[in-house]
Amino acid sequence: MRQYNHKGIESKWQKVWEKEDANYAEDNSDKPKYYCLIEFPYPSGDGLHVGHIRSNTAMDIIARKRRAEGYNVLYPIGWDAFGLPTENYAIKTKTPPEEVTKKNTDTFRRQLKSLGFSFDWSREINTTDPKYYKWTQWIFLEMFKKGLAYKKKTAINWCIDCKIGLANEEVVSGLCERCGGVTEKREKEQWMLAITKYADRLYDDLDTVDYLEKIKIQQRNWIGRSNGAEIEFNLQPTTYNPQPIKVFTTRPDTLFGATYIVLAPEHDFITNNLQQITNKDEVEKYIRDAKKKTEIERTAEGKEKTGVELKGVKAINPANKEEIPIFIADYVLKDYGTGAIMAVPAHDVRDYEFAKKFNLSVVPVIEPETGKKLPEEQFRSSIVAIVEDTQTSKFLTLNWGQKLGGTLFVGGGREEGEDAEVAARREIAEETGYLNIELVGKTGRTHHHYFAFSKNVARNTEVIGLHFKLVDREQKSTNHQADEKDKFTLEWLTKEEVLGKMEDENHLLAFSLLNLKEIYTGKGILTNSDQFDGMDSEEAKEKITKFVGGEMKTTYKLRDWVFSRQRYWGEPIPLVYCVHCAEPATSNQKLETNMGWVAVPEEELPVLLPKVEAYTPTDTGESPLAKIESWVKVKCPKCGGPAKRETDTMPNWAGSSWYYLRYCDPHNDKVLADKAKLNYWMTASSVRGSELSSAKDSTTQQRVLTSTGVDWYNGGMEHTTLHLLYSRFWHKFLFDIGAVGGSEPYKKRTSHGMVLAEGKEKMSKSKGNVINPDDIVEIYGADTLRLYEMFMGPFDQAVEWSTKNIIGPRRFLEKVWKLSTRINADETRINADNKIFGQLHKTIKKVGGDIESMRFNTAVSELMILVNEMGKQESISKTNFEIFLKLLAPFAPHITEELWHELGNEPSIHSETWPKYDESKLLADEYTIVVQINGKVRGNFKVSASLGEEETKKKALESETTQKWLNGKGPKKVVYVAGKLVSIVF
RNA sequence: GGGCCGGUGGCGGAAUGGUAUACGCGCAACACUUAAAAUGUUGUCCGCUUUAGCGGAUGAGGGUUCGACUCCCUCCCGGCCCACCA
Repeated sequence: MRQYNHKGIESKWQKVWEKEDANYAEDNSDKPKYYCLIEFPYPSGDGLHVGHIRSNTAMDIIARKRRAEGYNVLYPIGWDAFGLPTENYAIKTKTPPEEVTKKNTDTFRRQLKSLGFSFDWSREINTTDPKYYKWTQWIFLEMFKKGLAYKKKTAINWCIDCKIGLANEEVVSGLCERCGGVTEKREKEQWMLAITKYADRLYDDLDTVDYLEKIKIQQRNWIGRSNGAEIEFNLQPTTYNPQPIKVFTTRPDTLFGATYIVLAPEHDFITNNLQQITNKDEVEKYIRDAKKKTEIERTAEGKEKTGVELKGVKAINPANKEEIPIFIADYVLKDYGTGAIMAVPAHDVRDYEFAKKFNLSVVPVIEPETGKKLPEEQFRSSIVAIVEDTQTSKFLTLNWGQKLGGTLFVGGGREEGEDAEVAARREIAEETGYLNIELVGKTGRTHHHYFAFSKNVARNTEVIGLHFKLVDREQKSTNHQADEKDKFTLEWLTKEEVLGKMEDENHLLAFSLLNLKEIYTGKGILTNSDQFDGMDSEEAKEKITKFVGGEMKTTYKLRDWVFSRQRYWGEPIPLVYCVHCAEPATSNQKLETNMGWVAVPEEELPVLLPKVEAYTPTDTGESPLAKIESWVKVKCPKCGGPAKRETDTMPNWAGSSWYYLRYCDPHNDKVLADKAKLNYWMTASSVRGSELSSAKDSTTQQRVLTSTGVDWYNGGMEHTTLHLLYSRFWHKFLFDIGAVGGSEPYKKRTSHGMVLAEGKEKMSKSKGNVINPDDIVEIYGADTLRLYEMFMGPFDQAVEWSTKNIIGPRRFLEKVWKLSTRINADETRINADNKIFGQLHKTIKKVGGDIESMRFNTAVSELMILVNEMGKQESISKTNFEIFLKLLAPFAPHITEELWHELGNEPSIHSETWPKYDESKLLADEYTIVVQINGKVRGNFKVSASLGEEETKKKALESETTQKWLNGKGPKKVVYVAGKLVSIVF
């Protein structure tokens, strides 16, 4: 018999498909479009990672299924090729980065082609191609013209050893990623993009897209919108420079408890009032030290608070007019809020730590609503008593159980081998405020003592502890009698009292001190707040803000995007600095930003990256471009005078922020992409009727109808906050200037899990655990590798590579191969008594559904089940086998194409339509009904599908097993679930 | 400290609240073979009994339910991301 020769088959069909342009996406076709996108790879020197194959195969399966469903599918590929590893390699080996990139992309292209992905290779793009980055530069200039790009002094990470500026992502826990040396912060002028101007839209428009919920949550957290108030604190009237200090707080309700103010070390107030500060030297030293502090030192210090009081100046709390001290401390960040906080040590953990260290007063102004008595509801749901068993030293956990007649019972704690039943009763003795707990133990051993509580209770009560105190209990021998009653009293104690008790009564602790906090950070009722006493904290927020003349305000964690890199291998920033143009003609021009910076005219784009001899950054931290005088010196495009080019380049996020648009029209040299083509691929609806009718509500329907963008974009979670957010920002900008038709780039976003090396570590060259896909393709074939990567585990979770397990999918394909030799052409005979119809249609349904929900692992196992079933038949009909091949085709495109042709079919299996299942075929003639008696499975029997409820119940009750278990007793209750089970309770 | 996701056989993992352990790997026995590999068949959660059955098990303990891997509460453990964000 002929062998399954994967090598021959795979290379043969890859050539055919390439020759026929099988995956060519047609612009402006009459067919509905579907745009599938994967994150284009960074062509690293290590070659293709098996992780790339996992996500590319997944999207390839979806793309192929869509084609089979009648869509004109765009599934493009390109290279995100600017970036550090290539540059570092160039520095080390003195090879031009273009050459390195060329070599690496060639490898990647060959590897991707060997896996049979259905990319439209005619649309291949490369971010380092001047024809591409011309438009990256163009978009930047548009932003510059609209005032979204501006220059600002910012702290950058500086590697002391390499004498080089590093991006945040190049700093790993305070150390330089390249050399492992210590880094520090340095101030440098940088180009910034004002992404914060889009913060609200980026936040709110998440409601209009179909992203996985965890992706939305992560983006929202990253944007970090929080509502609070800006409140001004006046200074002592005697202050020389009495400009008030503005603070931002989310808790204006705690204003009466603000006992001091803390400023970031960089705050302007300090320089403005330096002459009045009496401990000037100390303060200046602290500021210097804070600046000098390297990341690693700060991390090592943990959360130990440091700071210095500004002596000689005091602020006034606007609520109670009290004089309060002003501190500087590096736990306050200059870039968040106003760079100044009001400290409320009674209700904020960090303020509390600081206050304790500097002996500052703590004034509580919020009381937990619950007061000292906990409402019953809270007890019911959340108190846990941990009772120490004196005999075994094991701890039993008792939960408050169901409520019976106004008292609470503790649900049954169990002890081994005993008919243990522990019940406790509690009642609140109103007059004492004590809780009485009664534990009734029927067990021989006792559970005595102690204590209490869950996190929930602790959070709401903070200041108090709970303590079970043994009362009225006669000390007996260790053998307790059944029904013995131990009476406990639960009283409210402070933390110190609890600790004291534990020590002198020598009780072992089962008590989690973590639950006892001295400060309360929750909501509650105001106290010590004059006319606001007794008010709810939520209500007080706005009232108090108004009272002191403050303003409710929204703040974001999101920062503007630092867009400059002092590097060679990136897009040159197309700006020129002209000293002449920087001089303001009139006095009010001084207010303009970016004075002196002139855009390179559009017709001169792209600004080409010049050839240099060395790619190493300069000692001053400038890009190596700064050394090329001939390139730097230019005429000012505006006044024609002598000017200088910007020598910083763009970060590698730039090219990837709009690449999906370029795929729509990759060779256009007039615009970034033709409007009509953009409209077709990005804006036209690809909504199917089924999608609409399955939309849950009208809002969702509306969303499906109006949403625009890439239909399905899959990528890694690690790109959620940077790439995904950046490209949404660029897209919204392009929408605003009319360059694109929709306001969101991606309709749907999903994510994949990483492929880890054996041992659940990341694959890395240094660990020597990298799997080279070429080897796997050589030994097992591309189809096997694709199938294995889909089968290995849930797609959205990280999975461990296992070379051992690849044999499973390989054996499966060999089974398929052998099966094809047993096809019977006599259709009539086969169809008459076809035993596999049920399984076949179940598989069509399951595989189709699983692909849509990216549950590829179970789709593959269902295909395996079908093959196992078919293997049991004497022969298989050609029609059924071909349906199976069509289901397998997206997963294993080569072997299915080969068998398809061997069966005498033309042209390609990949241009066939997707099989439909027949609902009626899914229904079996016979069901197995399970019989449960008192919740346990006791047997089963078969019934024909036509048997009704009453008959089935009757049959179940009459069965021998049931009769045996019932033993003459009558059933109390009989539950019937159609087609599944009968549950009998007696 | 905050957010997110997990915890099921020897291993990767299946299970709209309805026979837990599908599918695959591994392992064992048998068949084929001079032999091995490959392939095929059967078996494979644990314990007690070995036709058949009984009991136990999805990190731990409770709750809701006729019925819980699944829903609720508390606790424990692990992973990832962010992190002095007022």
